[in-house]
Amino acid sequence: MARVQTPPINHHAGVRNTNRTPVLSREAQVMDYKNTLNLPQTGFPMKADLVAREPERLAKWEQSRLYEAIQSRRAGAKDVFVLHDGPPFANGDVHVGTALNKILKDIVIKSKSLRGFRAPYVPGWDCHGLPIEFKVSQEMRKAGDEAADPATIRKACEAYARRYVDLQRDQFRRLGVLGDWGRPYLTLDREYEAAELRLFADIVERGFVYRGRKPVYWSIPCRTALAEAEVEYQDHVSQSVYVKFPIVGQPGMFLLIWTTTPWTLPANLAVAYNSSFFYSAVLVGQETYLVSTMLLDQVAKKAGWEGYQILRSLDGSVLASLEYQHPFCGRTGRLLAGDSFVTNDTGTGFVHCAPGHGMEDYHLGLAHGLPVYSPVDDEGRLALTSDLPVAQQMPAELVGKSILEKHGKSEANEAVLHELRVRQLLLHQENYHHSYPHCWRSKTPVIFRAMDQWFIRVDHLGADGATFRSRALAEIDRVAWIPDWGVNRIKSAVQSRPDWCISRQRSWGVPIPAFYTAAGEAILDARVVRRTADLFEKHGSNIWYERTVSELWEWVRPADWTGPVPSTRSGDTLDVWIDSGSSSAAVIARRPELRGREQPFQCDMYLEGSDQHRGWFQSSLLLSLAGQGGAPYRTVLTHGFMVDADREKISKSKQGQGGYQKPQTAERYVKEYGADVLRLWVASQDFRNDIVVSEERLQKVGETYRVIRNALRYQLSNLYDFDPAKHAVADESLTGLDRWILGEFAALEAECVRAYDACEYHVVYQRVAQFAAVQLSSMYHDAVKDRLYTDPAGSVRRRSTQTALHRLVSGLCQVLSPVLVFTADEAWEFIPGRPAASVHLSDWTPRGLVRRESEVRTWDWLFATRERVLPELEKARQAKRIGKALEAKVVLTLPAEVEGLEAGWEDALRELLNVSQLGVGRGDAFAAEITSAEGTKCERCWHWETEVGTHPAHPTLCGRCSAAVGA
RNA sequence: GGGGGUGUAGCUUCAUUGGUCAAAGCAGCGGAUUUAUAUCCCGUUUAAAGCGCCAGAUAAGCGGCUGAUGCAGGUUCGACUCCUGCCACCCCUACCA
Repeated sequence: MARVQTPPINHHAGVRNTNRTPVLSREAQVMDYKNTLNLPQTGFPMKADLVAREPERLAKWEQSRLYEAIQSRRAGAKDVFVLHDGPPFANGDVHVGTALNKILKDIVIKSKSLRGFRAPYVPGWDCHGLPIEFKVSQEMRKAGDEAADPATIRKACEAYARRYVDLQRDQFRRLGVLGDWGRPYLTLDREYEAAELRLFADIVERGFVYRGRKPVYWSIPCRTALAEAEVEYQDHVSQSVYVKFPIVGQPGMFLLIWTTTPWTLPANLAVAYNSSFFYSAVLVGQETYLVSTMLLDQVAKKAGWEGYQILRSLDGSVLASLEYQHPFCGRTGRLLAGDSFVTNDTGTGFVHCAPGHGMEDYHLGLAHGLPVYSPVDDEGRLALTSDLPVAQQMPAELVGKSILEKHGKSEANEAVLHELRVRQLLLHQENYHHSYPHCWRSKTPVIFRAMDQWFIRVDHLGADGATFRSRALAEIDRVAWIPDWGVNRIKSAVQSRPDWCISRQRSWGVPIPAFYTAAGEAILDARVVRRTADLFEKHGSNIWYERTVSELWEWVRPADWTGPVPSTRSGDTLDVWIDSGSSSAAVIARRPELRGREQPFQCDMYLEGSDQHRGWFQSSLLLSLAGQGGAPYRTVLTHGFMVDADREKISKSKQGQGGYQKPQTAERYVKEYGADVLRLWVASQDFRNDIVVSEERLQKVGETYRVIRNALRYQLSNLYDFDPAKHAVADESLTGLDRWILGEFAALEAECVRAYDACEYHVVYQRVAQFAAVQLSSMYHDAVKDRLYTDPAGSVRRRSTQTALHRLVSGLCQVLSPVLVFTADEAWEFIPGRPAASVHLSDWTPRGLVRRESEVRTWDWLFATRERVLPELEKARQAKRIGKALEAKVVLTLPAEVEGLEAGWEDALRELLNVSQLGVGRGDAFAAEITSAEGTKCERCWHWETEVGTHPAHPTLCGRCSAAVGA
């Protein structure tokens, strides 16, 4: 066989420019024939120009109220999927990590919506808290306003928060995230605060809340207690000191203790030892020291003891009977067994205990009836308290010394060290490098300080006799954690957490509706809290600060109140983690479109970074379980953290030191690459692990974007004269090649459906990118050019391929639409006969295409054969025997394997090889011979044909083209 | 210090329950096309590499042997996969008093 049969020509097809004049010059005639080709045309630009064009589409969406349209289209949907937004903090520009989180949420929602779910999205913001108050206070101080009252500060904070809500809202929208941006939830809304207090009232009513005095993290510059989530660990250099504590009744004998916080020594009330260790009494010069035997060498080296003599060994029973004199305060202390925390690897084996300044110290003190003595005032200065007689407290020289470090020195530490030196009780002093908790806001080392605070009791006993902690652990098992190790993370967080300190000595937050009597007795009553909620809902929470105590009490006092009468109101606010943790009650339960089906406060999914296992995931769980009886989510999906090209965490400090050339904000990436490329980058990586952001990766993703965009453009450009209603070809009449690509696409769609359902977006990215590059660009699009361009416009073969292209481009736009929100919608608008105005309003129901087994076998063989022949063609090209493939004739020798192939495989193979002629012979082994094609090149289709020149009307055309042009 | 996670070409992502020769795409290199043209097509290198063959030598070629999924071992006929130890990075945690 020398030549593929041309398909039947449709003489009624719209062939343009058939009225040519025979006297035209040869060149003009070529041009003329070019006009008879069905060359691609489209308005879908090759150049994306995302940075400029995305905002236009955004404006269009907003004008047409696209989000609302999607929601109303899905209003009656049987399946509902609610993802509840974790509120970002309303401060600063949107960081690229925050953008990642929002984009992931948007992909989840769009993919659900595309598959027919009603998937609303109500974004939220966390508006209260220290960072804002800190900034606002700074600004006010700069403006000369030194002593603003709480109500004034709060108004300024609200304005500040709202300003950043607006700024961030614009930045989130720019990312292509659709949602109810006009009605977000803000934790500063009256309704929110009221709902939060009502939830709090339920928790109070159930007896979870108590007032206690214990050490909490305290930030000196911020003048407030901090939550665990508000401290961050940084390297720090502390003053490490070895101190001699004189033993009572044994002149010249000392205990050796070690501490890295000398300023806590005035608060020392005991010394802990480990009853399982051995201790030695060591004679050095004239003095005897008690020290852990295991640590003796270390201590001796540090202290520079030239020679020492071990006098005797001591054990716990001896130590328990000793008493020591406080080094510079007029009191004595005892030695207590603290086996759980006294270690044998650093220090002296004796631990200085200050129950007011350390958790373990506190517990030990509690067990032995020691006072929670914390001689530090709100300014972070050493101070006398009423816990001990003044005579037993620190010397006057120490009072008023500031603990806060400036340039690595702390007044209080210096003063304490001075007292020790004067008394010759300082054995050794050195710098100690370690990681130490710092205030997230002021970046200063936090101190542990005991004071009266409100707490939620985590081990509260329920009516069923189970502790709240154990109920929480059980509830965790009823939630799906993705990835599955998340369950361990939150369990260990809940298991090990201390009671929740919920009060903050700040103004910018929800006031704790507590009162105090003149005697200092606290009043916290569920009914009072509920009435306060009503009051706040009506008038806003500023009323708490604007009215007198008696006015407030008049409003909120229960009618049948018989308790004490308050004289002051609480000045504390609730921890911001109570704010955001209440969102299931304040948002999910209250917004009709989000309201859960089983329980009003339950939604389908929370999706945040893995750090939220200790943060929002936990606070939401505890509050919801305590107040509402269940977890607020069914599934918790977690993503990893953003790291830079060196796989190190993107940190603000690195930014400050010039570690990054550009700020790591979402805006900067959007301005350089466009939101769709940023979104494609988010989709490209397995977000459950660390996510690497770097210029290189963004650029790689940008290249993938271009491949995809161009595939769409090619498809659209060949549909300019296609109307699916009129021209679509039925599945069984499609050509084998078209059925092949639709079969491939069906497999792709099925895999993408699965991947979307499993939230494995990187699989979608990978598969779609490969499909566009391999099956489409390199195979299908290349092979069908000939039929699309040269067959008569209305021929069945061309319409068949257009039918396939139409289905491909429609399906691709839908597969891509959750990720490439702008581009998919832009391309969608060029699809003839599209079923919805926007791709985001369409239903993705993969149609698929099932192929016969023999058909599949035939095409597998065809592509395998293509793989075998292409290298031969390349060799011929290298040898300059042919140029392009159409100049070649291929003669194949094929073994018996061709038995059983479906009819017409020879034509199909010639088309796949894109050569002019194909000959086939039978033989024992496969062979491919490449020669120059016979005949002459047809001016129109570029095929080489022997019949060129035999058509009088078109001497330069082949038979197929003569017919197509219309003789 | 404790808990958790990750580690596969320069980059990204795959690889049934342990099973041939570790896959695909991108990037790189070389080439072609100009009827998708700031696109697309074809070929090809690279996963430490070493040894060997061919050759006067170089370039190139061959692929016979060993090796190769962070590193080092182990179990197994056979390991990316299971086990042990280590290293690096990330997250969480910790008052190292």
